[in-house]
Amino acid sequence: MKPRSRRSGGRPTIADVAKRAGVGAITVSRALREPERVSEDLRRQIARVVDELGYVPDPNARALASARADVIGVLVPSLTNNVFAEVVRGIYDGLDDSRLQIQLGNTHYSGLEEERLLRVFLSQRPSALVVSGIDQTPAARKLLEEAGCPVVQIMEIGPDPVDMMIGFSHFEGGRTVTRHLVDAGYRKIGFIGARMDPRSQRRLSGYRAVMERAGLFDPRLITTTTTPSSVSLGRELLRDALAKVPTLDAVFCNNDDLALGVLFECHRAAIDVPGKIGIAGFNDLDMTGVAFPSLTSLRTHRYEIGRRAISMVRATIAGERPEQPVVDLGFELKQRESTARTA
Amino acid sequence: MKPRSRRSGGRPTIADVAKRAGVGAITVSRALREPERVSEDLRRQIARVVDELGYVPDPNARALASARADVIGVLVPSLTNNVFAEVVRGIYDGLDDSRLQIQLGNTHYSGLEEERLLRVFLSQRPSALVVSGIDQTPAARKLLEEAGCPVVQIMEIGPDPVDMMIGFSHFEGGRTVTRHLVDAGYRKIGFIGARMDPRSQRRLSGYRAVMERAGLFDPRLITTTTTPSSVSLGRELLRDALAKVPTLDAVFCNNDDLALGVLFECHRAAIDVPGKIGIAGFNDLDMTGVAFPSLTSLRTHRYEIGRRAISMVRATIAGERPEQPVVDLGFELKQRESTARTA
DNA sequence: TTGTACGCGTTATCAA
DNA sequence: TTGATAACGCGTACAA
Repeated sequence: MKPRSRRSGGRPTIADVAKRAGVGAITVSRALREPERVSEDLRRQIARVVDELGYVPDPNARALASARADVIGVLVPSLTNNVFAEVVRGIYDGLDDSRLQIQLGNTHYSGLEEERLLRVFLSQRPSALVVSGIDQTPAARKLLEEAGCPVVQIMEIGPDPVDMMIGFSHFEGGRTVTRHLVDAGYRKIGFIGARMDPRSQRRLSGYRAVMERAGLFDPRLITTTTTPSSVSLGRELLRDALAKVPTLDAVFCNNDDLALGVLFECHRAAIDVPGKIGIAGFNDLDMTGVAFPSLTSLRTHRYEIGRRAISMVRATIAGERPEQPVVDLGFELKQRESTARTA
Repeated sequence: MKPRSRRSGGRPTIADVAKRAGVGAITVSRALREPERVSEDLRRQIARVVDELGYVPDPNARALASARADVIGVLVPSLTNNVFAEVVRGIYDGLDDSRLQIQLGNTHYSGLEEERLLRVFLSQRPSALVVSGIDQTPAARKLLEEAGCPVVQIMEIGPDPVDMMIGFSHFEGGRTVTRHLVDAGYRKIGFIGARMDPRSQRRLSGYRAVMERAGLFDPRLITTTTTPSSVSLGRELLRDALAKVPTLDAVFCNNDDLALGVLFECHRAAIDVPGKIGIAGFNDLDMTGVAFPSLTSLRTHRYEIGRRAISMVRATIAGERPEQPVVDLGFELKQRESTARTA
């Protein structure tokens, strides 16, 4: 028996399958990728040999020969932020059994890091690219435009997509929450924000728009930091906010982690919620509706965003480009006890 | 000018660099991978041309030629569980600038899915494999043993490593928390558990061991479900537990999500914590120490586990195999208000 | 320290 | 519908 080739470690190759099945290698290749282009007979024959030999195609050889890797590059700003963790879960679940692989990158909320990772990912000739947000650096934007593959910007929508987009308007989200607080009768409504990435900024803009229109705006009501968000930070920011404006009667928290921290601080300081202070969060995590009192929040559809981003990519790859390249998945205000002021 | 080759899309290849630099292709290859083996002069010369041309090596061609991809396959049971999200973050952070890439797989807590993904990953000849836990299926275990690359089992330690291991003993963790509750004077100590994956089971075993030894064990004190863990589930499980044992005076929660749900339910039902019921969690998430009252929990070092798993892999690849193939990172009991009974 | 010849496993191209 | 041939871009083996 001929010794196995030097490097393959004894793994059967497509040539082994072809020989044993008495066909050409290319026919095996086709039987695996486009079965409908191979006759019924050969297809069965080949399938049998593949099973017998335990043949598994080498994705690297495939990528080299076809100049296209079955890989979707995905760039997110954080892996631990529950919001993006759910996006990523949606992305993975959207793969089903599609032979596509995910190449995940963590940009740590840095545009430059995003740009760097984009270059790394691009070197593999990915089948598609998924990036978070719409604030790419000019260089990154150029890379995306010239990527030669479908691109989806997720989590936000905006006027100028590179290719496709799926998300929602954070500005409108900010407006919706703030309007709710105003309608609930709150007047000294503070804004508490951490990290202050572009999406947080736009939520703040929505807050500001509503407050100004209602004649309630006061810059001292805004308490933000670039520190990453956390529950404990929520506590501190509430204390800061109260120090500046002791008459504060509500807070719109940039996200639910902060909101939870604010709630705990209120418990600790024996501040009545929602009587003395109303609390609203953003994203509506699992815990938010369970808290006591339950927290008002804005439900966003991040799992769905991940899933549908992959659907759009797969459709595009299959040649069925979605008629709607920009999808607004919206959000849903969840009014709960934390802003239910008794009149 | 000669037309660009058919498929490469105009990207410069190693041959282009070699020609322009007036050297052989292999010298360029070496200059990039093992600079110390190329003379100072050529190295600089080549670096300049690489910059000029914007040459980026093709990882697929590299993997095909070397029969080894610069990829570490990582299998975790969940992407959204904060504990694993932090492990994954540690893994990514452990990469630094090492040219290694992560191939991430979500097993959804299924041994069969783990086995399937292992086969997929193996087809790429990864440089290393990282898997969660020590309960692989026999077939998966065999695949790992014959993988021909470093393997790290993370999150747990046990007697029979495939190769390397880093984590801690969940049994000991369960014992430590339970012993603390006993020492704090609680007697009717319930166990609340969700998902009940192997690690949860071992925590339960630790609980049981201590309770039996203290003569306090009663099967009715155990309330578990295979439903995935969540804050809301914590509420329900506490209600179930109290329905079974109204005299319950403490609960050891399988994880902090459940503990938070239990805390909220106590607030809602006006049950004094820690006076009437003591609460202890597991993992010590950020929120746990901030809650009101702050929750006792067991701090586990999952970020560190991820980071050091990659360190071990990198050391092994570099030929410096860690002298200690099994690393117990332990844990740390965080006693807080929720179990601080006033005597 | 550098280079030559060849092979890695697959798919694109073109012809039958 | 099928196949022969030539890439794909790089690293290994070996020689100089």
